[in-house]
Amino acid sequence: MNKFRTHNCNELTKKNDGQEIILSGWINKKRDHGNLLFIDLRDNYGVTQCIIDKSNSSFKDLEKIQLESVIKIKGKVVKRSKETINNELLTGEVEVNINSFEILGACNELPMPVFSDQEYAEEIRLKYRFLDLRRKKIHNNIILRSKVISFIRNQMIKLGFLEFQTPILTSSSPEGARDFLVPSRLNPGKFYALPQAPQQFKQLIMVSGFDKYFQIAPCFRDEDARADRSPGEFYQLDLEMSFVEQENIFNVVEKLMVNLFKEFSKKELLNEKFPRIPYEESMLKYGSDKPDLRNPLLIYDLTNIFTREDVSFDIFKKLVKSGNKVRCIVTKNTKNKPRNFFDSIDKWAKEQGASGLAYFTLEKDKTISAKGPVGKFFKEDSLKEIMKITSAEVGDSIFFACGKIGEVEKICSLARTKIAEDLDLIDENKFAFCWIVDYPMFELDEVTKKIKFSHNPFSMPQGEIKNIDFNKPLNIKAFQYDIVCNGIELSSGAIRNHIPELMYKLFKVAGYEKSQVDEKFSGMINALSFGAPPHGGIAPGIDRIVMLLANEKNIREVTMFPMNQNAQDLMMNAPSNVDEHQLKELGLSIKIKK
RNA sequence: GGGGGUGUAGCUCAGUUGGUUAGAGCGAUCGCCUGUCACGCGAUAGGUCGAGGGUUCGAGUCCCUUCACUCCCGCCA
Repeated sequence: MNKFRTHNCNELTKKNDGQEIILSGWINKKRDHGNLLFIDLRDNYGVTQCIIDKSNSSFKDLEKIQLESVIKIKGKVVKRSKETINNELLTGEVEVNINSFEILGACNELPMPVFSDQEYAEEIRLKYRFLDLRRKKIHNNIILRSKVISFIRNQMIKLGFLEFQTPILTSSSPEGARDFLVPSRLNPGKFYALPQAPQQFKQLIMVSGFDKYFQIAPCFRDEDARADRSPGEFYQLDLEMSFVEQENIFNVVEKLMVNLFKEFSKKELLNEKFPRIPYEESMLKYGSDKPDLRNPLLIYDLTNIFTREDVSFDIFKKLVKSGNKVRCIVTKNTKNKPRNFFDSIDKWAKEQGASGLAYFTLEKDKTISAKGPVGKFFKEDSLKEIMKITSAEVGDSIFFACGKIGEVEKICSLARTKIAEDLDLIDENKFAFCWIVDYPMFELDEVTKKIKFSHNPFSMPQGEIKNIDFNKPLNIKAFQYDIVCNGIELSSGAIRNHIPELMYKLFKVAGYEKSQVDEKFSGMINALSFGAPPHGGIAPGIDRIVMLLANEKNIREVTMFPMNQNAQDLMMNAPSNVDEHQLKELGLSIKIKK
């Protein structure tokens, strides 16, 4: 028999009536009636109401005991009278009459309440994370995370994948995020890097002939945090498959996501076969490569309208002449919205750094006209053309943005979200997945004006190798894809380039000589020249998946021991100073810029 | 690196146009209370108003500087 408990705090029902039992747990709440004391005893599983009155010699001691102390009680289960049953608790039909108790772990005065639905400042929550994690909501989030991971693991194994660990101490890579560096004692002056992802290793696993690999992999990137991005470290469901095309990977991941989201959420899936949206189309229609498909609003290009004779909106016409684009968003049946609705959106756009959003509403008397500050610049025929392009109808309103293509995409994307929120168009009870496909292999770096890899340098370019025009690198598309849910990017993936000659050519475009590629990616490039299978994969972010399933907006709500925005662990005091002798042993000295 | 928000009791917050001794709820301590489940009632303690400087007869409130937390941009192949 266990000396601490015969039952947990969520087990006792009227079936246990009359039994002598032992419970251990935290004091969740006390209700002291002077001569009668109720104690809600809590553990991981639930809460049981325990009761003691002044005739018991332990009464005075229990009255004084701090909340959140850990105690063990011995007592007898009794049925509650009908009017005192608590239907909120699974154990609410019974209570435990305390005979004796023992303090197992005393509790000091609490820096923050545990039993409360109140929101608290992150700082105090992170410093006392062990207390925060006792609270119901986050406790359940962390349990959900555990269940999600074990579900994924089971599914992957069922699908024939093998789970492997890959090194945590590896080498720094020139592409991508900043690395976390670890100095090497045995090799003074040299550094390991923590992996940004097990990218090269998983490809090497394919070259080694293991066919299907997965791992719940820790990834480390020294970049700034966001609400949906932990500083420092996060987890991916890293997977890779040999002898596959893009669609084979989509099928595996779609099946996994559908099963997972059905298992752990009541929300409906908008599509069980996720739409495939080419990158260019996504940038046009949504202004973003991570569109929220719950949002019904679409973006249309109206640049050509502003070359017409019967449009006299000169500011936009001038901008269009010098190569700028005009994009618009149509809102259905908004003719009766107050002026304030439109102006507040225009004002908001200015706050976002745009030059504002022009707008008008389509009306019909005898002829079609546009009402609003810029309406007078559009003759009827031009309005008809706009209606044709955008499927807008009389009574609808149109918001315009004009600028360089990147700027106009960005503001339209933000406006699409903002307007949909204002009009309450987003169905919070749905999950809308999609694939974004056909990413460009290269892009122009705005600062250096040099060609660089737009995503992963190891991706396979599309088309026959002999037909690829390396002189027009910006036209080369890759078998590179993202999976997106509700506007959150869950993952990037790709069919990999397993042909060394092709790899050298692509790196050449991005400014790397053969010798540099050989040096920086020695493991990979070497391996690919000894019989590499065609392969590809993807790596959905575990934290973001759990965040969606838990209906949280912040990744720290599904992370057990997160760091704050400045990548500090307030509980463990990391990062911290180290002793001089540690530095000496590593051949390091500290120079801090002032 | 840049922009926004926040900072008042252990916790969550209020504090008007600059004006007497800075308040409330929860928590803590003490007392009363035998059916509560956010128990109830009464009392007490608890404050560098994030920090520094300035304006003023007078600053939680206005100005400047700075720090911390947070959200966003940059960044994240």
